[in-house]
Amino acid sequence: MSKELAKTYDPKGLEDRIYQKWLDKKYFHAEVNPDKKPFTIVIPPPNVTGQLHMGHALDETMQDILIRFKRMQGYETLWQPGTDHAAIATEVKVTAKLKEQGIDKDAIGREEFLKYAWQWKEEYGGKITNQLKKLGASADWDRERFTMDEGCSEAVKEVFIRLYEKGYIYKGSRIINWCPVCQTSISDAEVEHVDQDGFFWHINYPIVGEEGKYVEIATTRPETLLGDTAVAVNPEDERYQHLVGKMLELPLTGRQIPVIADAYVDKEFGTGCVKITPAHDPNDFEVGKRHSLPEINIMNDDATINELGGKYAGMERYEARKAIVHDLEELGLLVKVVPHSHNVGTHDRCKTTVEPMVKPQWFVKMDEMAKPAIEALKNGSLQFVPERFGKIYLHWLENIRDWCISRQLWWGHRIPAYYCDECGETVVAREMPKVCPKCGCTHFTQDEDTLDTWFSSALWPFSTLGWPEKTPELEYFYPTDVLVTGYDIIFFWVIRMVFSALEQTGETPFHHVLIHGLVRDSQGRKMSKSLGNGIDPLEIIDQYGADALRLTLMTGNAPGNDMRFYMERVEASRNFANKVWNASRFIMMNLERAEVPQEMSAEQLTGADKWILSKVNMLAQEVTENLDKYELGIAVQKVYDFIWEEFCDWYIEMVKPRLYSETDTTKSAALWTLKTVLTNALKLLHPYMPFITEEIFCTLHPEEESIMISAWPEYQAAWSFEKEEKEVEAIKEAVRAIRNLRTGMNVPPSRKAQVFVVSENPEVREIFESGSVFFATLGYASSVHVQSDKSGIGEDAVSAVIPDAVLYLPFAELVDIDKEIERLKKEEERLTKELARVNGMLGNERFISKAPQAKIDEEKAKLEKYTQMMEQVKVRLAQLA
RNA sequence: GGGGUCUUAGCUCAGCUGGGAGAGCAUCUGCCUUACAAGCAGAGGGUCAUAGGUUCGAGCCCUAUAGGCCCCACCA
Repeated sequence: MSKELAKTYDPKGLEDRIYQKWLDKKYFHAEVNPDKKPFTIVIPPPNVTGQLHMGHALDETMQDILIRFKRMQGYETLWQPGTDHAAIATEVKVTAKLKEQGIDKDAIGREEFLKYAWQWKEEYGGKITNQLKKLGASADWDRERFTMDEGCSEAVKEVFIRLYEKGYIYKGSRIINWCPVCQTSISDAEVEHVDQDGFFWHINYPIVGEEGKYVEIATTRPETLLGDTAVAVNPEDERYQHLVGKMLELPLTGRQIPVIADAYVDKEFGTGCVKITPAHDPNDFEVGKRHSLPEINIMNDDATINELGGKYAGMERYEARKAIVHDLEELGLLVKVVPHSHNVGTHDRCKTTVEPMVKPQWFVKMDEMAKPAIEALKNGSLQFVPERFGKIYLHWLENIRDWCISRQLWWGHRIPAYYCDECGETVVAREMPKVCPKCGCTHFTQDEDTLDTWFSSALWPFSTLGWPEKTPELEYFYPTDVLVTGYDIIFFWVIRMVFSALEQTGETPFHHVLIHGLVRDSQGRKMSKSLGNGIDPLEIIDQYGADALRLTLMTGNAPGNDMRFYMERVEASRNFANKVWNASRFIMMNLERAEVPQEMSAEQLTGADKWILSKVNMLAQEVTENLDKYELGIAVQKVYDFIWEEFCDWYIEMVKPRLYSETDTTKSAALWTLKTVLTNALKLLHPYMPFITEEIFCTLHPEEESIMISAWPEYQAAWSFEKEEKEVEAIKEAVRAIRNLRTGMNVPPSRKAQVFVVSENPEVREIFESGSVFFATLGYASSVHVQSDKSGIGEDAVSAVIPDAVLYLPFAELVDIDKEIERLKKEEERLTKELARVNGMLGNERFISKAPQAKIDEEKAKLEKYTQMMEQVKVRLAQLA
């Protein structure tokens, strides 16, 4: 042993030192290696200037676990890291920062602004990756990418041009979601619908030429009246047939608008007459197109009324609403106001109510590209874990609308479209064209807009590997294996990656999508800046260590479900780390005092040794299976239980007498088993708790370089010992019975007692004889007597019936016969119930004929066991009566 | 309006292909037993939301109901 472990587990200092070692040794680095199978995960790129939050911590921990598991299994594992430029988020931040310095974004202009933005990125860009390192992330930092680096930008241009040439990208003047605060268009996915209490304003529109006659419309947005270009009724609506084709006087504007018939109108809803504002409502826009109505945009980009709004020009939209309602009332045209709750579209980032507007924007045509993405899920080349998220994916794709990709922002990939200064011809190209193909002019202006952030992150799985070049990396690592992300960005990102990859590479970008939920606070609320209820993962790491944080995030929650985070759970994780630490310390202390052979044959091992080997062997098999199925929580729970209960509470305690003995010939077998089982358990735990396992492993095995490149434990037939397993379980049961008897009588551990084991079965006696040593330490026995009858046991002994045997503990002055009888009666009652259940099953001929044979045999064995125990209980009761 | 999901011990949640209800925390009782009091040994605590159904057998599958949460959706 090279060095001793500290007395208490202290993650501080240890974790940074170990991480640095891993970096120095380049364990995270992946290379194209034809001798190995690749395993690839791309990180969901966090905002380059962002801060690590609990959601990241969960997401990255899951990825790191899978990567470490596969790396130990011998795969060439690439965890591709990188960051996203986060267009709006960063632009907003930089703008705010400039404002603090008294600098106005629009005054300094695009070029200057971008200089500041890049400066900001350089300043804060490394922060989040350093935070990921604190977590223990084994990502290949040599390959770190950024969505706006040269390669990713090339990929963006390439895809834009390809899609444009194919007709899948087009520019058009259509109704889009406009954020008046961010001053940019946003996609449908970025609109969040929130329920709001509002009103239905019923307004009379006078019919032209029919004095005193009106059409009553109902609207939730009276201010858009200024942009009305028609009123629509349902063509089937008999009430209004006579109105169709007539003209109405649009109040407050002096304009006249027609009454039209369109099936979009619901006869049952409102008054059955709908004002049509094509420039400010998506539905009205469609109606307007069908009826060739004019589109009157009445708003400026900041949602104030523009010059087309007459006297309302300059008013903010809600101010205008008030004024208009007031004026209508004055005119006697306001019929009534009815409270009405409705869904209002808001910008998910800034919560501003979105203003639908008609503007020239760039769109991705979705209908054709959605098809292969739908097919990929249906044919199984893409699978969600848990499966249910596949339905959400499908539903979105089946109802997808064209994707508005242009943003009126500066921070991002500028759209590679150029307009001829002379004739206005559009040229989409990698660089500014020299000559206009139409008019021969040589002056062009590039489109001012940038692309939606998600346009570039949609290419992430292949752009990071060098696409469109046919790089060896792309060839080898792509498609990736699994994508790990939260359900909240399936629409934004996962779907767009899938159709982009299918279109550009012909393959799904990953085979599995592992979905997790949100990390909430202890009261179940979303962690948010505004609530101030966020828990900083770095503070947790600082206080409890990254291993404890990782374990906390991985336990007690099911895939796809939200989880609550609270400190008691972190403490429990830390306690487990401490447990592992101390058990290891104990083992190493003992290893130091003796020689441990490299190899150990089965003949040299005791039953207990074989039992724990068998257990750890099964554990390796199960954990591997669970991990293969992405059941990360189940897997770690098993490792936790094994280490704490089976290994620490039972095996280590069982083995102590052998370790403390100077003469025991099986001592080295015990040491070998301790070392072997600990090593395997550490390996199984390593993906979850990389630091502590590395520290212990390297101390335990000075000859080894690192646990993270050691071989994953696989199931081996040589470590399967069924007979010994059963024997040790019998001994455990006896020990538990002894402890129960003692506790029931309030006997302190300091007071030892004789233990008698009575069984008529010689084989059973042999088991307990060989296990009698355990009764001394685990059952506080002063001496153990295994015999075939009750000779030598007085009537002043308490007893417990276990399968195939009866235990007696003589406690002369303590024994209370009534209590003893009570205990036995309770046991009799329990056994009666069990027997009734078993007999019920076995007596049911349909059970016998339909249940699997193994199940039947199992129940038969139980019947035998309980019958036997029942007999003993009755005998004992008879003795006492 | 459509879809999803949850309802299991006082609290927070597991429960992997249906085969005797689990964990952590909390509570109670003993223990400073030389790896660990961040610990050890024990105990109490659940008609698995309700009602039906399928099955030899249901916490798990199906249907309905109630309540909670979430997502999607152009009823102005």
